[in-house]
Amino acid sequence: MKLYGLIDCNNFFVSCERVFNPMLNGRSVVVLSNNDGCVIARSNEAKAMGIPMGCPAFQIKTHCDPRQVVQLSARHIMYHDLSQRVMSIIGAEVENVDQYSVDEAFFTLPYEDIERNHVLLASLVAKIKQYVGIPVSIGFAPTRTLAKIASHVAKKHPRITDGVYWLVRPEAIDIILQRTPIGDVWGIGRRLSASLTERGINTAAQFTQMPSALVRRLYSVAVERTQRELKGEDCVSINPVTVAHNSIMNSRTFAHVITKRNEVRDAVVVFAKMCAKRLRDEHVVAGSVTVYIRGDHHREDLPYYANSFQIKLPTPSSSTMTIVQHALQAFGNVFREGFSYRKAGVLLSDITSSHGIQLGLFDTKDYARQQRLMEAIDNINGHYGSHVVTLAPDDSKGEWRPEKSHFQESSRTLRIYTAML
DNA sequence: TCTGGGGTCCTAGGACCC
DNA sequence: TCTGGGGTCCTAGGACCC
Repeated sequence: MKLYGLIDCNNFFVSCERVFNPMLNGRSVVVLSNNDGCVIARSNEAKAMGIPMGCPAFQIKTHCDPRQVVQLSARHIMYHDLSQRVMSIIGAEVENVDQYSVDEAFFTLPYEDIERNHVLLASLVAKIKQYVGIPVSIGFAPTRTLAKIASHVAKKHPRITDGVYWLVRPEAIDIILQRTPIGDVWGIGRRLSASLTERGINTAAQFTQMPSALVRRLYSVAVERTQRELKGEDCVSINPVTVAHNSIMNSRTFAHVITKRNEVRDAVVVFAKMCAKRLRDEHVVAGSVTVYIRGDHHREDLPYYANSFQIKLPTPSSSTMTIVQHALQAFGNVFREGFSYRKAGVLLSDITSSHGIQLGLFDTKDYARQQRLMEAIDNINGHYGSHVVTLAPDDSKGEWRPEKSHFQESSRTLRIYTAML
């Protein structure tokens, strides 16, 4: 029988912070999103205090005494780096590793024998803890959806399981599915969970009893696949991050609402430039550029407006000039004077490999010139820092720039540390 | 006062074709 | 007056994930 494993880093962003600051061990710690807006990672202590995932930072005080909680601004570059170290250790030990997110990867099990797999994976958990300092949980089962559930069990009972739990025997699967709330199943989100609960389906086990034709008619083929996976049929595939993206996006919520056209436009230019750089880094080109802007839907005192506009490029491109030029054109189509804006973004889609692009009849010369220019700029910036040569305005002090006050050197965090000592 | 960012997949419906 | 059926492609929007 083919078996899938899922490895999941525990409380990943918090664990990363603890690698560099052991004083955080044992403390209630949360990591905050951009603008210090909401909670995107919690230590076990923070979970125990009742702080929910996605909790807006200013509401932490409604769940507990905020002075007991260390709040940190996210440092995604550092998390990405630790993620790569974890993944490289996994890659050396098991096969067919598909990284699913920054802190998760699926893989296939090397042995027929379940005990042998268990021993291997328990040593993998210990090795990652020793070499990188990140605690992980691993589940394995005949399908990815069941492996996810198994990893939750491992995470919940680290002492009993050594961080590894397997769901292979039908009796064990039955028991665990009876104890798994329907909303904890991978692929069943808030909406579906509410709808199923209304029908009296509260657990994963009850969900597997529903007629599959009904599941398909009420919901979709995707939900029916989830049901089949719970019954042990391997049918969900994933798009590992190692294969090319279908889209590349860059967007930010602004620190506060902005009304000036130029300020919103400058943000769009910066997003477009970052997107174009990623295209070149990944050796792909985009076929269309979408720009979207929107107001602040929490502000009832302001008229709300949101819109997006997509432009197809005459020839797929990764040139900063081309991407920015079309992003500005799209921006001109969505921006309306007299509204306040809180977020903007640039989305590149129709992504294809940059080899063998179908050029338009008159594009060839221009395209080759732009290609050489972009290579030169990327090389210079690669050597001397990313902002030595830039195209188009690069207002690094823009009004829209996110605020991050919970960096470790910030006064507020220092106060928290002082309180800890 | 203060609510993230970056993705994927699926479906419904319209345009268009023969 | 009478006005099919089946197929493809595209897009917008909604659901999900971490």
